[in-house]
Amino acid sequence: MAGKATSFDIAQLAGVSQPTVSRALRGSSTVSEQTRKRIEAIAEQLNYKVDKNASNLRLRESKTLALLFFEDPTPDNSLINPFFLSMLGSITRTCALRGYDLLISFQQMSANWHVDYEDSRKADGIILLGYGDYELFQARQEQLVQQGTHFVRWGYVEEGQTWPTIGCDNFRGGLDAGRHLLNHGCKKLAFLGDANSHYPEFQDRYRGYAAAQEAEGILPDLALQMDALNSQDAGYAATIQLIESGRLFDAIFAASDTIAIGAMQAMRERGVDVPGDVAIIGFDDLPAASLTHPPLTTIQQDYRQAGEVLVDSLLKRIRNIDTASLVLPARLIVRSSCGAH
Amino acid sequence: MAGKATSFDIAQLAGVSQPTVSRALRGSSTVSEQTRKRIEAIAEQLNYKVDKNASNLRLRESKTLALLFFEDPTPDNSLINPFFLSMLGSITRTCALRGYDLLISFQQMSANWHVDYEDSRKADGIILLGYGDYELFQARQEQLVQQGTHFVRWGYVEEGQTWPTIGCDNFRGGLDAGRHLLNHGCKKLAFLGDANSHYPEFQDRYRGYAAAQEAEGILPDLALQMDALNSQDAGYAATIQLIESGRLFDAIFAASDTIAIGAMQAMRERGVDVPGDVAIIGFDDLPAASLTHPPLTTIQQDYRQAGEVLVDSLLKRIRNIDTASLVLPARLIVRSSCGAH
DNA sequence: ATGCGTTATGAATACGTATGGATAAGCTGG
DNA sequence: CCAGCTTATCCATACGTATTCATAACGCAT
Repeated sequence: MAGKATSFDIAQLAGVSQPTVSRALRGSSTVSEQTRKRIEAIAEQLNYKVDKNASNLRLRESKTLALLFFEDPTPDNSLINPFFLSMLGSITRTCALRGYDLLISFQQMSANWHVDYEDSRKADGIILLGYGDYELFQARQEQLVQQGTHFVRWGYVEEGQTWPTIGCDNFRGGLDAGRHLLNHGCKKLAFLGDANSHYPEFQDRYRGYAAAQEAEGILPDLALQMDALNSQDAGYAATIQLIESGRLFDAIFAASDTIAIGAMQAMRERGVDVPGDVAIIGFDDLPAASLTHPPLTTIQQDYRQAGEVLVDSLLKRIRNIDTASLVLPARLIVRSSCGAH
Repeated sequence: MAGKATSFDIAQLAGVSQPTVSRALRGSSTVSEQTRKRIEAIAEQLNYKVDKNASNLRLRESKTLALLFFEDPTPDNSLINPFFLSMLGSITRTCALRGYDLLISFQQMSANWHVDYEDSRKADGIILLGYGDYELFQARQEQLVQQGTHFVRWGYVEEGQTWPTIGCDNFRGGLDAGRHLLNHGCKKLAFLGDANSHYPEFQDRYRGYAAAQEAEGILPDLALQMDALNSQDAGYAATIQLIESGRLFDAIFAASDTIAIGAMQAMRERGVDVPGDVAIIGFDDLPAASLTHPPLTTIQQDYRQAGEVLVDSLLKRIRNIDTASLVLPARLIVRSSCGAH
């Protein structure tokens, strides 16, 4: 046999027509049990697999989802945000369970943004996963909405958004982190992470952190808020700067575990004891969080559930069932970097 | 316009036939410059994208590669081996550079193994990434070879393999680890990780470790070789067992960083000082390796290069250029868990 | 004017599957 | 013995693109 077997080959061998083969293999009830068995046996024997291209062309769906990572360009292009990487496992798994394949692509935000997957019918819908230039991003999302593209995004949930987003309760997470530190006797809290618009998630975490202090009648010290992008290096640099500013502080709330890890590194180098001198809490609960020394107390985002919800929400939209944006709970995981036990 | 624009829609608007549109957009030189410009403008305006299903069907290629992770089932299904996860970034990036999409799938070895991607023409070739039941796996690979499927695997490279594999120099890595420990005065080396057939990579690492000792006239102590699957828990359990055996040892070579991390945890709990009492070296250089306390000395596998080589090797095979299996170098990364500095 | 080469385009068709609408075969009851 | 119904199958066609082959238009040399 030259090349792969087609439904015609099977039809010929089974002494039926091609449509009958198609119907038999798709489980149509109009094919007799006997014929079906015969066809299935031959298909098995020839190692026949339905040609997805032909099938998708005819059915006008691909049973495939596209996952788009995007981030600001980093010096090391092959690095993907570890939190998203953790989510990947749960997304692929959910896709598999739902009978969908997953196409993945890692785009730099600044590059030409090809969200061609659905337009070219390679995918039925798109999952967007990323931090980055919010302005540019927002514009692009509006365009997707207007084109009627099926997509769902992980990220910042905002009133009045016209696109569906799944995110975690960043405000609440920040609030819990702040409260926990205050409850353990910390007085001067610092915050590491952009509180400006670059990452709206970080903003919300900051607001929660500020609210916790205000509830205790403390005015958050603006000089103790240091900008840091989401990287270890940025966390390190911000902490060095904070220490060198001479400003006193006895606790840090880092907007992400990655930042927290950089901060701990800086403090170790400068002889600042954690949690003795300074308590620290991160955000995300990366796999790495339990490995730091001391193990990092953090706010957990449930990536397991997040992946499931993202996929299921997208599938609903593909079936034109409207789904609302959703905020998932964040959970405080107490380890020892905060001084509690 | 109902639905997406097709090449016919464009043809009509441009006053030409559909084939001309196809030719123009694919850059055929037989279309006049003027006509091409007109067609391109209209395509742009209608946000036209070539239907990949139709195009692939016609061209009989998908410009897509499939990445298959497989592992023995774990309690936590959503966890993917961190080393492979690191490689993912480099694979996606290389795919993008080469103009290919990437389809990923996470399969449990024990489940029915659907390597349907190429058979169903969803992908032009397959990258296999995984540890696991070697016997079952080998059988399956033979089948792939016989079917003429284009694939390449990351893993254990062996004489006489009929399939192409890219792997790292596990023996040499083990040798370097062993030597390094001996050079720093360690006398009684222990090995954590299956030395039997479950992971042939681990076997090779063990052989290197043994060879380093034999070169110094030391006979490796079999009682200091503890089986451990590739997980933190297994590393922890093996180390506890090793300590409780009462056998003396002053160094550990762990077959993977994951195992090493578990081992360090066990030693911390049992009051064994690292590297004071026991030096330890891991394998892989996971991102987590630099975060442990003390930072883990390890043998680095260059996942960056690995991803590139995997993709390029597969692309060659797709073009029917025969490529040999390849062994990439492993590199010792000295941190402080081994007692050096 | 005829023939020829060049250039730009169109007509026809194939890729492999899935489905609506015939159609043939088999059965039932009057 | 035939209308009427069910059951199993087939014919024709559509999905959207890419390519082979044919052809029309044009210039140019004979």
